[in-house]
Amino acid sequence: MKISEVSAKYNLAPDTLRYYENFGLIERVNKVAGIREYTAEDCARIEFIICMKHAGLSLEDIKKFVNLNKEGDKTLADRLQILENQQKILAEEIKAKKETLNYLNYKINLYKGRMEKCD
Amino acid sequence: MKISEVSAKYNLAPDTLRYYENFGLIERVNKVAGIREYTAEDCARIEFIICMKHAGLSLEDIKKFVNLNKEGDKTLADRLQILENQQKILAEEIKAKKETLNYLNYKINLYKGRMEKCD
DNA sequence: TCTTGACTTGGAGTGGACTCTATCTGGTAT
DNA sequence: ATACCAGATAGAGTCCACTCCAAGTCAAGA
Repeated sequence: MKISEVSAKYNLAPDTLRYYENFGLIERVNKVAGIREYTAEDCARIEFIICMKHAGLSLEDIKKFVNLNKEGDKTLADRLQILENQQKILAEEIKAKKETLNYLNYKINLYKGRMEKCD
Repeated sequence: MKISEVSAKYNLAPDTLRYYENFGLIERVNKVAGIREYTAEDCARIEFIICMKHAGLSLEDIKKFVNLNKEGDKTLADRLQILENQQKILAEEIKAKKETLNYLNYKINLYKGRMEKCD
């Protein structure tokens, strides 16, 4: 598959695909006459990256994850650690946002009260 | 109060306080011999900014809010609009993060399953 | 033959909210 | 007198994840 096809398939800009490759998330893609030719394996890797992004990991963390993956089952614990760390971060973010939302609701009610008085 | 005192009181770097002033969130702070002297009113404004930041508003939106505030009660509806807009954004963010967390939990369970097999 | 269009590269630009740097000034302590 | 510190300024740098740009290559179609 050419970059434009992969781009369309996964809804990632060609620039983004090249960026991921440069960044080290994907192995160097094989080139035919200077043009990238994505294999099924390359696509699988891209799907994996999308999964991890979906889980909220930074590209840096995904890179770590990918490198650990290469080393096989003996790194399972390390990978689990990354995921659990992300789990903690997400849970905290949700908590903070909920508190903020409560605060905002409170403010909005105050405003609504004031507006009724002005009507 | 001098900038270092305000900085300590609100846990905002002096640079950040000057930045807010330049950005237009705070009125120009009065200077004595070239040095900022924060009044109680200035502090109240800073507290207000912290509140709004806590509510998740961007500095740009806080600036709008502050400017509307100056115009008095006739802008209540506009201010309410900003808050309700932010309420919507936050609610969506929480929803998205919850979905991500569910997905992550699922992944983590898969990993735990695999690790048991390897033990 | 010439144009078009997809692809290549390295490097620069984006946005939001700071944070840091270099250079300067003015007051206090030794 | 001198050193030091807190403060001032304008402007540059940081982070992340792209996104855009200029300049070049190459194959296919009119």
